[in-house]
Amino acid sequence: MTPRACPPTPPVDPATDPDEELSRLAAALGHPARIRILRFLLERRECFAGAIVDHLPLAQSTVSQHLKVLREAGLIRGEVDGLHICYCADEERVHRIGELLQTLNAVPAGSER
Amino acid sequence: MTPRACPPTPPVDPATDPDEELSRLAAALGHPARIRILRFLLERRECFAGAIVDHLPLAQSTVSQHLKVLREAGLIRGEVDGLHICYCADEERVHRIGELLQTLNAVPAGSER
DNA sequence: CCTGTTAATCGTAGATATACGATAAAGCAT
DNA sequence: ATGCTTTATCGTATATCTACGATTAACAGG
Repeated sequence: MTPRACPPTPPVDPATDPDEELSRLAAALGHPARIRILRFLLERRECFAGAIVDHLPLAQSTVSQHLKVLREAGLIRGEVDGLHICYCADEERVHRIGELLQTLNAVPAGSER
Repeated sequence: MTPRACPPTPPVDPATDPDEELSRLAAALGHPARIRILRFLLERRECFAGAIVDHLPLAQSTVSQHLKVLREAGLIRGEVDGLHICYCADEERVHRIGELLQTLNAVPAGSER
């Protein structure tokens, strides 16, 4: 019904606490197929969804679902380009995972006994 | 039956490829309760399981399951100390996640067009 | 021995995730 | 318009996850 064509990445709800945000991002990485997709997109800086489907031993609909998970986590973005959709990884967002991870082992400097 | 008392961290199957390893670790972080447990353990350098249960709004059995997930991912270790079990985070393993993440955005130096 | 404490495990209910084929929607080409 | 291509979505089956209370096992103290 709604004429929607792959929305430009939801801003990932700024009102969530760091633990929520990290667990969401981590969950999106919690499947080998999605890691492979992300790696594929980061090696080629962009590419068509069809290329991803060819690259994985999964049905087109399954890959599309994995892409959706990554999209909703903000880790990839898709732009419509004629008949194809060009996906590219959001490197900043990938980097954000590392940042959040560091808040984990960061001992509050000087406050350890 | 088997007299097993919290094994000393399974070596995390060295035969898995990086994508598998990363997705496994990420999946273990893919729940806010587990992030909170990990953060808790990294702030106190060690602590009793009971303290974790008190710290979370979850039943003892639920927390125990989350601890199991973290243990099986190698992110925490538990040592029996009398009646208690002292859990501590494996910082090296947490660090490993960051390493694996970096293999993601590492462009194979010079091989990009 | 019996009792209380601590933490894992069992059993289970309900929710989410994963996979697939089928279908729908949208754009190009003829 | 008709047909072809591309990708998302639907419907569905199976599996895994999450949560809980109940139970079990192991230890400490009397």
